[in-house]
Amino acid sequence: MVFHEKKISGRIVPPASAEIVQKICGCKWSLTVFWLLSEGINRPGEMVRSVDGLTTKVLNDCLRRNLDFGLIEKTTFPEVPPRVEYHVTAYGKQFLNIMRQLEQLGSAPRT
Amino acid sequence: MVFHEKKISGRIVPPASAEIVQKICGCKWSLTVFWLLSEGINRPGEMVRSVDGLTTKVLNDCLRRNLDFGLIEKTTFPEVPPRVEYHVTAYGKQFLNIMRQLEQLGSAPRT
DNA sequence: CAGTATCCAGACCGATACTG
DNA sequence: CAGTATCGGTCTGGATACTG
Repeated sequence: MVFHEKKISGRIVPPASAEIVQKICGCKWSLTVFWLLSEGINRPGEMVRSVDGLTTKVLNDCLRRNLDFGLIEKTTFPEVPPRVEYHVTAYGKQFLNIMRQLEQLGSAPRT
Repeated sequence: MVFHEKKISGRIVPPASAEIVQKICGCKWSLTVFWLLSEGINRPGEMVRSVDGLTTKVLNDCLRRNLDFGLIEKTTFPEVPPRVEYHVTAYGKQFLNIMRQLEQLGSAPRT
């Protein structure tokens, strides 16, 4: 019931719903980018400047990923120079809560 | 506070404590393997037979990873033929709870 | 049965240069 | 300022064959 969908001819296959774990958590910067947004750093330029080692290409890869999963949403302002903002969705906030728990667990002492 | 440790000369760096997310969740089979253990499938042979596409090499890679993070523990029985069992630790159970939430979220409708 | 060694294909990611 | 294109280096995962 967790991490698998069903057995196919007696064999267990990984769940499609675990995809979010793989795709988001597996991506090197997705979580960091996601966190930046939750902290109010919403514009691509800011993000690149804030994170050491983050390039525009990688940033956009991560953003697209997060967008695809509905964790964030994009707003384009019709201005010159162009302005864009990304924000965490309601769904994304639920995700964030879970990530916070993981973060806590990760820094907790193993007993 | 989440997903980063501190700013170094004004730049944000990813947190060491997010490592568990990266390493475990990012690994293609680690979660599945972990789930198998939580379901009582504890011996390597069983696991390989249960999961379509899982080879012994990949299985051992995943197991080592989970061991390193203290999510599981290994028991060796001095028998012939050799028998080994892996079990989820108390720490691993906490991790499992969080993964269950993720699983739920992943299969929930995006609103 | 448990675990390792090797080799190969593909994914990711980072640097750079470029367009709108 | 926002975003894309391209090109390598590197790491991971999968197939296979092998040892204890």
